[in-house]
Amino acid sequence: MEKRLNDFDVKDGSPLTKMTIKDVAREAGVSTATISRVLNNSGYVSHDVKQQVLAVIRKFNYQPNAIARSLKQEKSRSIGIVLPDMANPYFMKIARTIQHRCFQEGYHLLFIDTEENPEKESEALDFLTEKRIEALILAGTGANRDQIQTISDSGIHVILFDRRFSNLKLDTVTEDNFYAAKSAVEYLLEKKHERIGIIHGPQTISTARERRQGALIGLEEAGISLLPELMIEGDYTRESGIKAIQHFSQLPDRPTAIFSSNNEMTFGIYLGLQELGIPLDSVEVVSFGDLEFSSLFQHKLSVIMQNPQELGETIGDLLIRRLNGDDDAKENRILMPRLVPSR
Amino acid sequence: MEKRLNDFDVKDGSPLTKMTIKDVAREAGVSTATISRVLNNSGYVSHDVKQQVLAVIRKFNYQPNAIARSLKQEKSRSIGIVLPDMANPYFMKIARTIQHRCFQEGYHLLFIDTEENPEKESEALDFLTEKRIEALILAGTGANRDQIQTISDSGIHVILFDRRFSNLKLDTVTEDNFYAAKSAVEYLLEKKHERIGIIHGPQTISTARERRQGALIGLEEAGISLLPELMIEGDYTRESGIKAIQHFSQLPDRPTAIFSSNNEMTFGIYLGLQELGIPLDSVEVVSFGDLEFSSLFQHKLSVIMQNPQELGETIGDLLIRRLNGDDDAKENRILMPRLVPSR
DNA sequence: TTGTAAGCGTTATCAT
DNA sequence: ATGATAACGCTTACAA
Repeated sequence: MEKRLNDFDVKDGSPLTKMTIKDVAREAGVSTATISRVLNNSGYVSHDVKQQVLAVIRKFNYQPNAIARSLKQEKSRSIGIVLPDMANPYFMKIARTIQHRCFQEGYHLLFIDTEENPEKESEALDFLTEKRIEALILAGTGANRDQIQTISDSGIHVILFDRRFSNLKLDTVTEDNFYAAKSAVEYLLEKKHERIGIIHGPQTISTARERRQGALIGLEEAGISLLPELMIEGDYTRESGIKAIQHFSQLPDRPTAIFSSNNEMTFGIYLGLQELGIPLDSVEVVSFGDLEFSSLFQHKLSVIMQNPQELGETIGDLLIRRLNGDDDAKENRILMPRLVPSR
Repeated sequence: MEKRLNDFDVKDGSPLTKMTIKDVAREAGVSTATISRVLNNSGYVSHDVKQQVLAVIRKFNYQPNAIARSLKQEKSRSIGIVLPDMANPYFMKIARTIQHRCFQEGYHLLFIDTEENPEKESEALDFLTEKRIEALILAGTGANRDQIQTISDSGIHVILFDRRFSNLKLDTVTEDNFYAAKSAVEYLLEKKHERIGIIHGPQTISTARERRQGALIGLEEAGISLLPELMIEGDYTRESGIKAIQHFSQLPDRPTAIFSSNNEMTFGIYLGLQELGIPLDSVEVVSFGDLEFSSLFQHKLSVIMQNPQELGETIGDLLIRRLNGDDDAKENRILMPRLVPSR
């Protein structure tokens, strides 16, 4: 069972077989401890020996095995990030910013896309804890509350973003959905709209609840009583925006303005109008979320611009602080989106 | 140095301290080997013992340490995916599909966003090989050719997607950029355009080269000689689309149609037109890439629809085959995008 | 059917 | 300043 340790393709420094620290030690004529010291710049090692070791490392293109390192140090240097849609630019702009920060700091991200599916989310969380992630960044489906709290209790840093749980003592970074939605409705009221349609999202998701609530309070404070037929629940998808428009268009008295709880549904609104042959600017829309194309529109579309970049930076900062041992009370950062009126 | 092994918070099955297989073994009154057998459904283990072990596992909420497992089995079960922009829906639609497939098969993805930066890409590759990824999925910057070949030679499965290297014996999954670009130009010629502007991308990137070449050959075969002032090199960003329009608009004889090599630049085209107060439909455009909003346009915008979903599935299939030991010749899959004419 | 123990590639403690 | 060696938490011959 003698393993041949000397089995490397030496020419031009590219091993076809993975080398270990033992091999490097033997080649350099020193012990593995010394190699480790050189690798980690730790402890004492004489200049000459260090150069010699570095030469061997370069010659054989040796790369330390991060898995072994993780096991020994009991640090995976990996972060789990779980979100509902990996193709959604809003989430991915956030994720991108976090990824850059993590990479700088020597961490890597394990991504999981739950597709808003709670069971998949639960599986994902198990999967990630087995990988011994050091932190979890989560935009959740709204389910798996206990599982998430347990993860936090077990010492893994948890940061909820975009969506949160009420009464859970966890770090959260979100946007002020309630206030932004309320302002949006007030904006429409200022423009003298009286029949305002509301398309809100799935009430399992905190953002959808908060936005709905904000819109309702906005109306209420203006003394306007909400007509049930003007409020419709979608599921944050394009299709549900189309359906909402089909519904509104059949009303004897159509809304002159619409508040939409997210960008996908707003896209659906316009697709629906187009399908029905209704002019796109026959209704004034205020929508949550960045619609990239909105700047090209002539339509009366106002947008509640969220700020994924800032969200990402805030999460990144908090994350790194937590990983570096900051053990202060859980934080609750709430960023303020801004309304960009139609032109 | 006696380590206390029995230090778990037993109530309601949520340990605050990570349990190891040894602890489970002790609790269940069996050896670690037996636990391992239960965990992996391998070897023999009697029904009763198995139930007993499973009970302990559930009771303490034991989760095996995937890192230790990886080290022992010399299998990381991780896949590196490196791409130029994590917020680009085209790439992320591909990535999402791959992620789903990998998760099903028990692999996880390590994402790195290079921002088209070759040095960052190179660092990323080192980082990932230290993590002992079993495969690398790469949409490259065009640089680091040797490093990538070395990775492949070292036994890590490499799949290039979207962008490729000529003369490198690696699996690739791409789209037929040349042919699609050629067809696009032919489409414009059929519509009797004679002055066709071309905005192409950075020639370090294979897709940009192929698209440029396709467009040129399209013109050439129609006997049209290209005017230098009608061809401009962008860098695949929105800004470079704006610049291109500024350039074209200053020409005494403006192009009546434009071929654009990617969607971001096309977005820039429209932003540029808008800035200059030129009607958006004063020029006919054919663009590579999915512009989500294009269906809402009245403008004469035709789109070469790429198929990220199919790309993702193709990559996923190939990946899993490779991971399962398929060692056949490297493959070169080329998918065909389709032209969706303006309405 | 079960247990013992070596070993995966590191790091870190303790000698020297 | 350097080396031996015992872990880290698992899997897997091999023994029993």
